[in-house]
Amino acid sequence: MIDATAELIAGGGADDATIMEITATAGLATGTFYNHFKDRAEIIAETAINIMEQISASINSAGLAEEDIVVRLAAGTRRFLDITYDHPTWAWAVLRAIDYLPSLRPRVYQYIGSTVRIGHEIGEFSDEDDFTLHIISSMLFAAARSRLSGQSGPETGARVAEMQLRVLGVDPARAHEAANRPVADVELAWNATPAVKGARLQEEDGRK
Amino acid sequence: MIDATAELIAGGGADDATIMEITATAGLATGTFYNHFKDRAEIIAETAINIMEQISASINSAGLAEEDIVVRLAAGTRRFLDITYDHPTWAWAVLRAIDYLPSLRPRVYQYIGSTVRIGHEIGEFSDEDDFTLHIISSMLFAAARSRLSGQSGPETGARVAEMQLRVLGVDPARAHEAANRPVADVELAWNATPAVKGARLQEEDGRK
Amino acid sequence: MIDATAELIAGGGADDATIMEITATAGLATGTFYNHFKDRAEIIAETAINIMEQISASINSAGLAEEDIVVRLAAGTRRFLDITYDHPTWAWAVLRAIDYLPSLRPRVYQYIGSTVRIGHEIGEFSDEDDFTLHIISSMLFAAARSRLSGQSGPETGARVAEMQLRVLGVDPARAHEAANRPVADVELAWNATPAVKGARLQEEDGRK
Amino acid sequence: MIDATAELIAGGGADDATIMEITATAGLATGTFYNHFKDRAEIIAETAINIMEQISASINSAGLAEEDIVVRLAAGTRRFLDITYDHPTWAWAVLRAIDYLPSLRPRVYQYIGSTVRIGHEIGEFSDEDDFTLHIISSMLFAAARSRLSGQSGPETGARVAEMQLRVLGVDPARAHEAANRPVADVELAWNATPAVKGARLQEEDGRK
DNA sequence: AATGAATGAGAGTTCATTCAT
DNA sequence: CATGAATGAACTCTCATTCAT
Repeated sequence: MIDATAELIAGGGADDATIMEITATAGLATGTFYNHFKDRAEIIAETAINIMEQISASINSAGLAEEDIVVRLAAGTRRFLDITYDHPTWAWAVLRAIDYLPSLRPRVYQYIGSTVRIGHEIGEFSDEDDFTLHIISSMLFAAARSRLSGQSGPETGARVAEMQLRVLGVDPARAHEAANRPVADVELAWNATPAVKGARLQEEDGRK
Repeated sequence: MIDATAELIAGGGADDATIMEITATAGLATGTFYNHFKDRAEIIAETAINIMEQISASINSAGLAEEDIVVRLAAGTRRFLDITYDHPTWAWAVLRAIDYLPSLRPRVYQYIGSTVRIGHEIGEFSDEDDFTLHIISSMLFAAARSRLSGQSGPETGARVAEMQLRVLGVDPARAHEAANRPVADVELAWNATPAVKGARLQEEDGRK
Repeated sequence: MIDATAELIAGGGADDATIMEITATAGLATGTFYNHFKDRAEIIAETAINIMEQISASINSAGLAEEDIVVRLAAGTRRFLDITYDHPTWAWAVLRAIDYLPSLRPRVYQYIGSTVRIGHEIGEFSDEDDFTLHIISSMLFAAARSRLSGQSGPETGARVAEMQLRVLGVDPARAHEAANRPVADVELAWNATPAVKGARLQEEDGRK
Repeated sequence: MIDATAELIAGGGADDATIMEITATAGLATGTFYNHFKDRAEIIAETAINIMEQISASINSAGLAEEDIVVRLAAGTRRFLDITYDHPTWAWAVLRAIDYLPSLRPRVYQYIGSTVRIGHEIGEFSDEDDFTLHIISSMLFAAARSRLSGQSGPETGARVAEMQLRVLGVDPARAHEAANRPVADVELAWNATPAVKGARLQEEDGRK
């Protein structure tokens, strides 16, 4: 059902991910939904978070640990955009789930946060507060949206990575170099089984 | 009805801006809606665009013409955030309308574009392409969201302005100085009468 | 407005002949309708009757007076079908108006009655009661419907005329000959001005 | 719900067979309708066809097989009119459903077709093409309407049967004799369970 | 766990009709 | 006579949710 939900959200926004549609797409009866999820918000949140989890794991599994933190951030950003482009369904599902459930934003943005935090500790990045993280993440998702909708091309990853580094106070020349260094491809190993269960949501969303 | 719509969207997202609610809030009968708008998407789009039009007009009316373009961009950003904070209803209405109608994004982002374009012509900004504009605008709206939801404080305007300038290739020191220069307050003169009529929407939104 | 109504009914049935559609098609404001008609049933009835009036007048104006009554009936039927085919809009309008307003049936069927009555007085037709008239007329309209929807061809007029004559007890051979005698074309002179005003309807229709 | 629909259509035309009325009459909630039918047109079509199916079965079950085909047609027509008169609700439902959904006409008319076709094969009837069938059926339904609305009496069946035979080229004397021969009563065994499911409709009806 | 008919609130939409201008 | 915004009842349709099987 998570897969069905992702497909539906990707196709036409979270409004289309009706409980009836989800179950129908998953080949189940309507009532079965309630044996697994509390309501629509829950499955939508879970879907988005699962996807992000897998993307994040894929990126991190690609052995970036040893690298310079500046290069690491850029590589993460670029891989994120590559994966996003290779799996538009999941990427759109996340983007649209965020639009639908505002409270998902911090949950989804956090995956990008750790690298920045490390970079700041090392002294490479000028900031690491929540606001900076929020802006950096917004840039990443804005870039993904642009790429997915065909408004920007394969250079998107390098460009936004460079911009992020500039925002983080990295010297422009170094930012440019780091953002354009070749990056190895990453494969996204999709794991159909939900990794996260019972995603908690803020009350204020007010959706049904 | 535009005002009613703005209030409702601000309150709980575009999903709450039901035609029945809109007309009830405006003190009209349900059917009256259709004497003025085709459907919900139309009034939501019109509402968002009207608000942006007024904010934009207010910012530009504040005599920024004579200034250095770098200062001008920073001042525009900061004034946008000030207005946004002073009129949370309208600001939220725009933010949530965008979440609801993806096709609104380019329409709403364009208001920020002109300054960047001028700056690039003068040679102060490194880029002015659509992608850069998209990122710069995303940062602005992400900052507004952060400020409105109380996650960041009065310094938000200056901080995001500085970040934008860095992204645009302005020297960090100059960026810092320009972003922190005092800015005169602007008053938003709200004009109840819609300035834009029959806002056109992309087909693909697929909302009702 | 009568013309507009005819068009709309012909296009999609009387349900589509909304007061708003009628006035819009006629280039008038909605409210203007009520300066001319009491309600929808009235204009629909008037439309159908006007059309029948004109068709009937055209047929009769074609100098059938002198002929043999058997030939006259056949010629009337064939001319009716010719006119019907040449002016599908008006023909469909009548057919669909009947479907919509059952009480219109006797009003519309009466136009065919006079010839049969005369024929019976002369002694050529076996019956002339209301039931026979009803059946004869039904056959005519069924044939018109068949011809208009393309289910039967140019021979329709002669065939149904022959059938009608048989029903009326005319000798089969004579019926065949009379029904297949050449008929002069008739031109339908359309008269935009309504010939009938304030068509009265049975109460039982129960439409709005 | 089929029964409720028949009642409502019979009472005031298909326009009165509102989904709300149908479900209310059937003692169900409005939404339940959509668990069984796609829309109004579907249930109306299904209702009409079910009724015709049962009438047709009743007529044919009455052991007409052995008879002379001329007598058989006449008996079928007369039994149809008898049943029609004994069950005005179902008869009106069919008549009015046809008025509402034009595309139903061929579906409903076909039930009368088989006898005519057989008669033609044997050489008793002059024609058996679609047009003839259409006219013969129209006569039957026109007679039913006349009888149901009280404009003609118990002789209706015999009279229209005789007319049909004349149209089919049967010798007038023989037609008269066959049409007036005594006919055994038939009982209509109503079968509440729909015999037909998912009645397909032409697109062009344009009703909702 | 799975099912799927039943529910009923609520949304969108249409339209006849009124009425002040 | 013409206008057209306003009205509000009526209707179609969707969906989250329940529940007996």
